[in-house]
Amino acid sequence: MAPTSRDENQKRLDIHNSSIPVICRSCEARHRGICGALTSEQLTQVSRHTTRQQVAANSEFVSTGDDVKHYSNVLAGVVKLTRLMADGRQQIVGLQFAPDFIGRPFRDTSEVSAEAATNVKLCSFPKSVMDEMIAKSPDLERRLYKQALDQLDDAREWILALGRKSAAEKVASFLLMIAENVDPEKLDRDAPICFELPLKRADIADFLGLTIETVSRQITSLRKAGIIVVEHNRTVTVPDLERLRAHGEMDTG
Amino acid sequence: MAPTSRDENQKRLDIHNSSIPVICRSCEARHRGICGALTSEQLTQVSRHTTRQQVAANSEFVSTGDDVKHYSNVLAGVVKLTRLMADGRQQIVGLQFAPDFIGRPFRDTSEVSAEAATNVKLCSFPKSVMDEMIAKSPDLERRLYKQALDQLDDAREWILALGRKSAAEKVASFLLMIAENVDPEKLDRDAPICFELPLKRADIADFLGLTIETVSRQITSLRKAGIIVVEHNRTVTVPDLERLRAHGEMDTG
DNA sequence: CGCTCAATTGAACAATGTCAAGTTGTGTGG
DNA sequence: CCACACAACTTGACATTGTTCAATTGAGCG
Repeated sequence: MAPTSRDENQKRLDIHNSSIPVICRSCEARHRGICGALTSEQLTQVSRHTTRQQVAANSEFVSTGDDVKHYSNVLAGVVKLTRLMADGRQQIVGLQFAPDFIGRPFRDTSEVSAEAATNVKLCSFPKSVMDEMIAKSPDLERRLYKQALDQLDDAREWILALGRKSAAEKVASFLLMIAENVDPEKLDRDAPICFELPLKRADIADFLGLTIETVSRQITSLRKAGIIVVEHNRTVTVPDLERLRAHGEMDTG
Repeated sequence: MAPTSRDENQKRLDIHNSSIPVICRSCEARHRGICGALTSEQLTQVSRHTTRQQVAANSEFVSTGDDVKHYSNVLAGVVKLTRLMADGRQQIVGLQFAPDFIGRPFRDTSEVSAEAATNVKLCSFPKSVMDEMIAKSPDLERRLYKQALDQLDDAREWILALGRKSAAEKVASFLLMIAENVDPEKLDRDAPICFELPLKRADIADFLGLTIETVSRQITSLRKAGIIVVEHNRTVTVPDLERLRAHGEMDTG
């Protein structure tokens, strides 16, 4: 979900410390994710049990009701957390980007399923090892707590959108969320914002509580109004962010 | 939340240890809420700054954007957390019952407003004192973390409802949620479940992302189908929980 | 009794979903 | 490079759901 202010004192000096495990040294999430709260000893300990994995787009790697034995960090790509109803209706209840942590401490079975929306790189480690470490490291727990609070804020933001926004506003808000998540590096000042949609229409629909057709129509209408430019169905350019914002964020606060 | 061995210890201590602050001794939330994680010294320290307050139904005690200086525990009643859009559309993004904790650690302004849905009793303490205590007490932080995770689970449950359930299913699910929250004490085995709705129609509508009229129609329809009995608009009896469940929880998992 | 706020009900209407074609995009084997 | 197949996306006509507006009934209270 939309990362809020997540990273504070994450910069720690491992430049001088060669005891950082090899697998972690070049990790994209090394400082930004929860690992930033670990000492090099802890990092070494976790890394002994760590596995990197690639998950192909659209494959589910945790199912509702599963016994979960591992936590993961998202290193790249986008993960959908979904809930399914008996008759097949589906709803995305959370989106996780790098360097988010996936897992539910203090509970062994998953209430949601996790599925790769794009190709995803994960760093996984056994729940047992991590749980022990969480119990011993208040810093680590605090970081997890902060992430949970951010996710709660995000969830509430989407509760407002799902409950009260029109289809047009939902789609605009979604595009805005993605736009605001674009790598600051890729942001060319004064150039229009441009990005690849990480979700296909069906996923956007599942996220917004709409149908594919409605999503498509709303995107078309934003396109015809000149608020966005779409190429190859997935590449979106926003000439004027404020104009997009005006369509989705009639929000107070 | 299941009582841990810590609770037991604390309970035993209470009996022999007269250092428990007077204000806390008869507190309904003393053991169940976050205070259960505090030592008697910490409890004494907090209690020095603690104020009890009553909030009348329908009055707002935190507004969106407010600088929040206090945390609170809900001792009795129901609190609505709401978000408001510029044009007046409103959505309830969370409901808090005793002994829930109200507040947002690591952030000074509130993204939501808090309003009493019923008459409410609160126990409030300064953010600064509590923040310090949280920093020093991993047990306390863990309890808050657990509550945040539970609230996140709840929020996701409602995201599914808001995004994918019909009006009829939403209302049934809401009634079910309230029914399942009824004091276990009041549960007479083999007698039908009966409770007072803590929310008026307008609040239920704001919670479910519907209009007052739709909520009213759905309640009428459940009533005519014999699934619920309604007296004085607020008193609801559910003769057969499973039958109600079948109308709202076509849920997997 | 006569307020007032809360809740219900009805009828017309708008927004979104459903169903059924089409079209575009992409990868694959010839 | 083309032809084909398949998936993702778009578009239109129509059905359904939920909203809006307006009127009415019910409940609590001085």
